[in-house]
Amino acid sequence: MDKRYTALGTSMLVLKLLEKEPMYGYQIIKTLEQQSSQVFRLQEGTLYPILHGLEQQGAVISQTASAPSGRIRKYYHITPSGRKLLQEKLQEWETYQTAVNQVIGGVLFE
Amino acid sequence: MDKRYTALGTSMLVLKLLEKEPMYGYQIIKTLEQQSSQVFRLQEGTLYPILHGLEQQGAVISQTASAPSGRIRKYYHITPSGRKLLQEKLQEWETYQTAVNQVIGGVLFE
DNA sequence: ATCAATACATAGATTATCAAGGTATATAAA
DNA sequence: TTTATATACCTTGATAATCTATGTATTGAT
Repeated sequence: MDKRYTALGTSMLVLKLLEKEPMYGYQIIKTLEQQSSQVFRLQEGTLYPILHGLEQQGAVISQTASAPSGRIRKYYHITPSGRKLLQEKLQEWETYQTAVNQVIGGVLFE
Repeated sequence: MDKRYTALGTSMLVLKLLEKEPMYGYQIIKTLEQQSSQVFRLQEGTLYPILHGLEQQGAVISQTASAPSGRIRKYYHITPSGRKLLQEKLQEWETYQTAVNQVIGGVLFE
């Protein structure tokens, strides 16, 4: 991303993707880019530390597998504790979003 | 705030308040707290540097005035360039919010 | 007389992200 | 066959936003 958005955001988005299916790093970057209509362009230097942090916390587990091409990939799976963390982050996002829109008088809640 | 939210956010919110009326620092903190239902609890160490930065950019102008109580206050007024900056930030927020909700499958856009 | 709220400010630490670099393989194009 | 591009992992150092903590000073209430 070329703008600094939120701390809340990135790991929440990563966990959300992993909730649907296990993914490897590069795939997360591409998927996020595509699903956000190119708004998020996560750098590898941002993502990998996040993944390692989530793994250390026990929110995800990694598992190395070889792709059909023969290339080695590291798939990340979400854990029950990761799902719980995701729910918390989604709730926080909701709270934050609502508060901002209250202040700016957003039209989203009419 | 006890959570680190966004860079985008704080100066946008400050400018938004100043768009309605000139305010002094302490008032901005209290107003933001109240209007966001206590979600934002901006620290002075966060706000004052932001105000000084906005002033340096020419987005706001400060004007010292004495309150009815006799106390000296530094009122910040938004400038035309500040209004333009605010519009840009509001647009960015909209883009960001939409992108996040697309990824998490938010229900706000049904 | 003391304490809480008001009102300004700065300094240092923390943390998220980026930019830039490194390694290596697969595939398509020249 | 070389070369470029996409894939796939990673780390280091810099930047920037925010927090915590601290400082000063006045006002108003107990």
